[in-house]
Amino acid sequence: MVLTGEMMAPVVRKAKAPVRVRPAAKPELPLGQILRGDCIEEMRKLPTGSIDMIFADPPYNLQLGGDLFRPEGGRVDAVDNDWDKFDTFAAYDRFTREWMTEAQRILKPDGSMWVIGSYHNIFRVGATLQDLGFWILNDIVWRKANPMPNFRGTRFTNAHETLIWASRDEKSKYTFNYRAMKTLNDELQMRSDWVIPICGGQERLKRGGTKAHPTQKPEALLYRILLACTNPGDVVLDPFFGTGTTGAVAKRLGREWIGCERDPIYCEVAEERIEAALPLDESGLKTMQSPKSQPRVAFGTLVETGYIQVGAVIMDKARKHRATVRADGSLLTGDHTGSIHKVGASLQNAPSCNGWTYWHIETKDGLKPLDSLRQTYLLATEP
Amino acid sequence: MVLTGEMMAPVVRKAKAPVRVRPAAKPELPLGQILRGDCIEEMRKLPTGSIDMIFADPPYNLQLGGDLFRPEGGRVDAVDNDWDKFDTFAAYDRFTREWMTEAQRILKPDGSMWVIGSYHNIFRVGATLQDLGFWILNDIVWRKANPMPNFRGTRFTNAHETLIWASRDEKSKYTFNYRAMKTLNDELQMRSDWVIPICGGQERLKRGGTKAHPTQKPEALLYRILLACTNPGDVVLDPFFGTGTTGAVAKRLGREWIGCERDPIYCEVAEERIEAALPLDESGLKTMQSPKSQPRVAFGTLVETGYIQVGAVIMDKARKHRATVRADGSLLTGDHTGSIHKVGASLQNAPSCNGWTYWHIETKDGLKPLDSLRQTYLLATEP
DNA sequence: TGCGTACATGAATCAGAGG
DNA sequence: GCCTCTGATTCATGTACGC
Repeated sequence: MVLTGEMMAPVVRKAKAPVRVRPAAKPELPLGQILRGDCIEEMRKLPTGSIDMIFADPPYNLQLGGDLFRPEGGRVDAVDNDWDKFDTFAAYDRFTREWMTEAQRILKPDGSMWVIGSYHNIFRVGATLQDLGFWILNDIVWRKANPMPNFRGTRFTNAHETLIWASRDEKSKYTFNYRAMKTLNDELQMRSDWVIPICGGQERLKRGGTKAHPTQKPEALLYRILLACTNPGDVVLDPFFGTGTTGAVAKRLGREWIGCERDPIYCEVAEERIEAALPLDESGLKTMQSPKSQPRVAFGTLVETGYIQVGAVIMDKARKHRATVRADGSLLTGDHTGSIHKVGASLQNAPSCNGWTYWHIETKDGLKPLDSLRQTYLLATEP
Repeated sequence: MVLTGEMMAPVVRKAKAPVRVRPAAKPELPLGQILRGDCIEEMRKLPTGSIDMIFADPPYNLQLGGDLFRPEGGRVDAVDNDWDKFDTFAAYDRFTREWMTEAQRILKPDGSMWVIGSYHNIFRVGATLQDLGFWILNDIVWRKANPMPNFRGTRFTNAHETLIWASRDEKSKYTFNYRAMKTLNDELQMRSDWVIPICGGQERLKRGGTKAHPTQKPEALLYRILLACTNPGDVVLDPFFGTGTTGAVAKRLGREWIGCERDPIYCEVAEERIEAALPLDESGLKTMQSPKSQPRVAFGTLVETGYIQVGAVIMDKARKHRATVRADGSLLTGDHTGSIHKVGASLQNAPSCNGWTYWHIETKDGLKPLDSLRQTYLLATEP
C-alpha cells in the first residue's frame, strides 16, 4: 500500500524482527550427507530431538524381498497362505515400528513427519503412527495426473498415492506455512488432494539407459511438502533416501538435509544429482507470511506513533457503529469502552471480533480497515 | 518404494463375468428390511456365505476438542454423537475386528466389502481388514467438490474421504463391472479418485428443520459403488445403515438390500425414504455422472513443476511493471507482494485483475502471457 | 417471474502468548 | 498448569428474501 501524506507518521519505531534467526551450525549433525547403511542403525547415531522434519518413503517388498521382513530363519511354505500373510504383515509392522520409533526420538518436539505409501502398506503405516503417539494432521492424496492404466481391466485405475502428515505428538506446535500454501494455490486454501504429474522426462534419473530407481518421486511433491512444513535452515531427514529427491529439493529451497540409504548405486546417483542442484537465492525463498508470524503491533502503538489520532472516529464497514479513539488506544462508544476487539465483539453481540478488520477509518480514498494502517506501519518500520 | 497391484498379486485372477442370472428368492434372508439393533448381533443371525456385497460406514472416532467457530462467528455443528465416541484406539480396534469378523463370515466366497472413513479411523480399518484376510483391491478417494474449509488455517483443507474395496479373501472372484465404469467415465478407465459433491440440497434429509443424520452420504457415491461391484438382484448389506442411502440406491438400481441400525429415529427416516425411492430415470442418471474434475491450474503449480523458475522476472504487456516470482508462487515488486492477481490489481489500482493474461514472460518468440504457459502445462499433463 | 444479495452449512482430531 | 486476552480465519452450494 502507498502512504498518503497525512497517514505518514512522524515517529517511526522499529518493530521486532519477524524473520526467525537462521539456526547456528549444527556440528553434531551430518548435514548434507548420505549415511550409507540401514536407516534404523544410522538414526540411532543421531541425537535426540535434533531434526525438524522427516520425509519417508518406506519400502514394501513383501513379494520381492520378503526375507527382509521375516523372522530369522523363517522359511515359509507358500501353500500356507494365511500364516504367510499374517507373518508377513506382522513382520512389516515390526519393521515399521522400529524405524518410526527412532524417527520419533530424533524429531524435535515440534517436528513433524511425512510418510508416503499405497494401499499395500499405508494402512499399517498409519495405524503404527497412531499407536506410537504421532498425531495425524492430514492425510494427503497425491493424485497422479498421468497414472499407469490398469491393463487387465480388473480394478479401478490406481491413480493416487497417500501421504500422511503427522506431528511428533499431539501437543506439537508444528510448522505450517498456511499463507505460502494459499498463495501457491491461487488464493484458495490448499486442499488435501494434490494433482501432480508422475516423475518422468528430464527429471527421471537414468542409469545405463534404464530408470535408476523404480519409484522416484517427483520434485514437485517434495517442493510442496518442504515449502509447507519447514522454514529455511531447517533440518530435513529422509531415512529411505533412494535417488535423493528430498536432498535435491531441500538444497534448492535452502533447507539442510540428511539421508539414509543402503544401496551404493542409489547413493552415487543421489550425490551426483544433489551436487548439480542449484540453490535458489534468498529473495526467491521469501514466501508470503501469515500475520501470525509477523511482529505483533498493538493498536496503541499506532496511536502513540501518530498513525492514528487521539479523538479520531472509526466505524464499521457499514458505518453503523462509530467509536472514538482514546489516548491509551481504547475505544469509546455510547455504551462500551475497551479494546478494538472487545468493543467490536460487544457491538455485534459476537463471541469474539478481530478489531483490525472490523473497524475502519475514513480516508480520501474511502473507508480503510485499521489493518491497512497496521500494514503501512509494518512496511515503514521493517528493516 | 511401493509395488504396483500387479506385483502384489502373483496369482492372476479373473474378475467375475459381469452378467449373471438373477438369483432365486432368498427366503432365509430379511431382504428389504432394517434390522433394528446392534449390527454385530444382527449379523450373527444371518447365514454364512449369503451376502454378495457389504457397504459399511462405521463411526470415524473423530476425537474432537472444544467448539469451533467460523470466522464470521457461527459455530460449527460438529459430530458429537455418542455413537462416535471410543475410549482408546484399542477399543476402536476391538469394535472394528468384531463387526468385520461377522461381515466376513456372512459374505459369499466371491463377495466384497467397501468401507469408508477418514484419517481418524481408516488406517486402523485397513490394517484390520488385512489382518483378517480380506484382500484389498483398491483404495478409492472421494474428492469432495465442496468440502468445509479449514477455518483456522492450521492444516490443509480436509477435502476427501477414503474408501477401501476388499474381497472376502485373496482367492475371491469378485464382481467388477469394468465396462460400466468405463462408460460412466466417458470411455476412460475409471480411476481411484472420484469427484463427487457432499450430500446437500434436496437430497439431504431433514427432521424437524435440521439434518436428520450428521454424516449422510451422497447417493452418487453409492450409485457408483453398487454399479461397479454388484449385479441386479445381488444382496447388499449395510451394517451402519443410518438414513438408508445404501438401501435407497440399491432399490433404484434393482439390488436387494438389508440394513442394520440401532437408532429408531434413523430407522424411521430411512424407511420413509426408501419407500419413496423410485427406479432411476434417465435424467437422474445424467446428473450423477460427472466423474471428471475441472482442470484448474494454480500459478504455484507451474512454479513447483518448473514450468516457470523461481526468480524469473515477469512483466505486463507494455513492460511497464516487472515482478519477480518467489518460491510459493507469490510475486515481488518494489512495493507489493502477493498472488499474480493481487499484485496485478494493485499495480493497476484496479479492484481485480486476471494475472494469467496480465503478466507475460520473455521468450525467444517475444512476450508470452502466463496463460500460454498454463496451456502448455495442461497439454503435457492431461490424459 | 427473475435477478441479485444475504445468509446458512458441511465427518473438524482447528491458537498462542502472557500473567 | 490454569486463566485471560489478543486476534486470526472460509469454499462451494443451496435457500431465502427483497426489489
